[in-house]
Amino acid sequence: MSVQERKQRERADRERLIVATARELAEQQGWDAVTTRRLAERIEYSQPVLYSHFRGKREIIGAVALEGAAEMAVALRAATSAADGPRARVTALARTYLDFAEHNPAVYDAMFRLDGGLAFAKEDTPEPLKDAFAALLECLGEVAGNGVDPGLFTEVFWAALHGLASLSRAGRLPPGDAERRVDLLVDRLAMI
Amino acid sequence: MSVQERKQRERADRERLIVATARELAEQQGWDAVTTRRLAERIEYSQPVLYSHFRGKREIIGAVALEGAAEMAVALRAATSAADGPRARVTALARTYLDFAEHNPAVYDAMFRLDGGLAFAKEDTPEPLKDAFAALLECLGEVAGNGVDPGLFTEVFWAALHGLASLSRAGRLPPGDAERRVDLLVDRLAMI
DNA sequence: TCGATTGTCTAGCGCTGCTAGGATCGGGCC
DNA sequence: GGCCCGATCCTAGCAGCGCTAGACAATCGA
Repeated sequence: MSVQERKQRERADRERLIVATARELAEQQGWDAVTTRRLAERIEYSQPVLYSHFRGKREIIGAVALEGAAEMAVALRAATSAADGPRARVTALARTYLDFAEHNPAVYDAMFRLDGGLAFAKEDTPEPLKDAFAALLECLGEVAGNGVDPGLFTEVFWAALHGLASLSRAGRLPPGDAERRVDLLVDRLAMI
Repeated sequence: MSVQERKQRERADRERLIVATARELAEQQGWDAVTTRRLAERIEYSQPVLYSHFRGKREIIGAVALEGAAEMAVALRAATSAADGPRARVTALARTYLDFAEHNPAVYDAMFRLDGGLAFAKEDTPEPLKDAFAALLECLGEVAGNGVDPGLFTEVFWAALHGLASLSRAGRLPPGDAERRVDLLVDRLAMI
């Protein structure tokens, strides 16, 4: 028994190594540089080993996305629980979200720009994704306003944040006014 | 002289053919299916011909993006000029933007998701992109509210629309409530 | 009519994601 | 203890990718 357990543990370790290495490489040089050959070389195994853990590159991206979603949920909850009052909470949430996107661009890409083969807004959506949305909902639900469905409001607010994050990162928005854009967004959207 | 003119005209025609074919193929089968080989085959020339018109695939994507930006600007202006009153104009603008993204997904990808090698928010930004932003600004400037920079407001509103467009298209938002999300966004962001 | 220029194609380079099939290693049984 | 068999891993290779060098043909000016 213990031999099998050790092997399973080693396999799980290696899987984590693959995901962590893919993420690291993507943050360092972008997802285009994450090829199966380079990834295999970095983990010091041959390419086919990757395919014994994941169906393909897409699933590796998906794994990084899931990891990122879990981290983002933690960060969002930490930020909101440290703030006093609805307004401060929403502002902290927005800034944390955008900070996360800015400081983990490859992970954010894996979550939202690339195809990681993950199901969204469905029953079989993976738990970390649902939980990240829940973290948004917990904070934003209380400022949705009367007669507005909290879920719908969260979707809209999230979309606005995602728009700011992705347009900023792609250089589609002037870089200087990020703070002012966040303030405007919070002022207008949240009913405080 | 007339021979040279004919050749230039034919060259320009072929360039348009390349862009139109790339766009068509992308809309039919997605940008992944737009390979230089397939594209060359469809225009009935060999691959190197593509490179006599464009530096590479990226520039072809950029050309499609520019074409799309011009069309979007036209559509936005048509929609806003047909609506009466600020509120109706903003709603029409938002719906037209999202409709464009939904009905021309490949073009929208070329504009905002893929790298077409275009400069944004800079001096050397191509004219069609500036003009599409101007079309947004013309409508949104009048509902920015007191003391709010129209440009900044337009950026935020645009980001929200882009967020809704890209999250919807990627299946990240439940498909049924699109109208309600637009209404909520317009209600809250625009000062009417 | 000849040389130069322009235009186009064939063929191929180095890379990609992915996989078939052989070698090797280690646990379980006699 | 020694052998066998299954699990594990690697080498080698496939088809396709973006892109380009160099050969070839067509056309223009003299």
